[in-house]
Amino acid sequence: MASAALQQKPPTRMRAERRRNQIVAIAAEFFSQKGFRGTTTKEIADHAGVSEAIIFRHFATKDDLYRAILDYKVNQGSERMKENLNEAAGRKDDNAYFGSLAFEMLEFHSKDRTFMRLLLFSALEGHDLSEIFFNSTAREMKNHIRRYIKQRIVDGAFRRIDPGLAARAFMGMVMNQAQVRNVFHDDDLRFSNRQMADQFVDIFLNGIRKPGHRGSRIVRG
Amino acid sequence: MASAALQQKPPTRMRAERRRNQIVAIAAEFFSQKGFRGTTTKEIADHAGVSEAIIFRHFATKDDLYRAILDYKVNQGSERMKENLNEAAGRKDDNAYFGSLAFEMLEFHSKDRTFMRLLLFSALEGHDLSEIFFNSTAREMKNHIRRYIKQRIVDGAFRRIDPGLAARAFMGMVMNQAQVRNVFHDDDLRFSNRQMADQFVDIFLNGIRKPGHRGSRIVRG
DNA sequence: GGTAAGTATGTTAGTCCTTACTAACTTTAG
DNA sequence: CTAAAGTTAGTAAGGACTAACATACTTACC
Repeated sequence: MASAALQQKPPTRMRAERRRNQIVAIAAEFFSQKGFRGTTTKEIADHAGVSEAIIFRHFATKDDLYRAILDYKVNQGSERMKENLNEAAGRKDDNAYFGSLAFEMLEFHSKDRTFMRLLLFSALEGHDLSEIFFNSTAREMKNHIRRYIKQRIVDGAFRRIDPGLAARAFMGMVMNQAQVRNVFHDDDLRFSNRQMADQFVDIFLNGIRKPGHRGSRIVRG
Repeated sequence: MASAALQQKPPTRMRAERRRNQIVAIAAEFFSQKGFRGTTTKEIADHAGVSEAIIFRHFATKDDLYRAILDYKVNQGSERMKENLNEAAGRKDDNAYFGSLAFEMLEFHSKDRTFMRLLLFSALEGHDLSEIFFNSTAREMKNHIRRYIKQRIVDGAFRRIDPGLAARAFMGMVMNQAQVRNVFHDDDLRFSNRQMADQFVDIFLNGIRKPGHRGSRIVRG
């Protein structure tokens, strides 16, 4: 939320698309910090170095602007997730699978501090898009993990725990860590994302592996 | 948010304390559902079956009312937590310790659906009391667990993982589950709180126990 | 290449509505 | 009959959104 935009003295005239993107970026920052209701169109306009009316040339209503942001974030989030899942599923062993998932999730939320806040705000404030937001990120990932675990139980590598609950447990460790950092500002700087991911995976895999199966195995051939 | 209060036709005249409590209860419901900014003093008054001015006889400002609620919740939350911790610490083995913690946390958030939402809203909206709220519940509990784990590592019962990260992992499993239920409405009705608690503890303890130490042990004598 | 027309981008100054909060008055209960 | 509990009818501020006007940029035409 740097006030850099305010400084630009000659009120730079922008092409529509560029201005639109600028507004979305600034608004995303505000909405993530103060929520939909807590953000005024005026402050968005001020920080964009532009009059309020301009916002309503690009977006019919404040809600439209909010939708545009959530929509963008949903796509961004689910794309990243698919990449991670594909990458992870191609890994040769359980450690790599869970490790890369955990690490990428932590990294993502380290880099984009707005994501989790927008997700939470939209859910708490009960916006229509909130469900899509949640489904396209957390829930899909959980389901992927659940299927992976299910398969590994069939393989005889994991114990007979409930795959759904185990997946939730794993997601919980990682997402809670990200949330505590981005929402409650309770950051523990002693550990890197890599170290935390490794630690979580270590606990989790030891927790669900069969006693005999200490090593890592390939899933599905 | 039943509209029962609206029905009461003869506008019952209440003693100050009773009215105050009623207002707090109704307001807590609204603030937890729609946040501070999303809730109007008018709707609180309507649901209390009373005029708006009455609210301002009991609370100087809307923020005062909010504070009263958070304050109440902080006490409620930290008391419950202490009970749980004392109860759990008195248990004879690791399973009972972690099991009763997980179960009580899940139960608490099942019974009081407003708690987690108020906690999250206040954190997201950046209210002053949010930090106290967080410290007096989640953080203190995490620290207690961390110390417990530390001791058990000294005892030789747990592996040499980082106690802080392990505690966070455990809290994450449980809190995330509660959150997903109360905020994202992604409830899995197939499992009772007891079953979920047991499953989480099972995974967690197997994840951190030393291979040799399968059984449960007493901590500190 | 210069310039006028036309269009895209921007501003000003509002409107109308909601909302926290108040003052002045009324009713009930002990 | 007085104090506590309640009501009515506001005020002032703030916020989403708009109409009407102003200015820069692009294009067409000679």
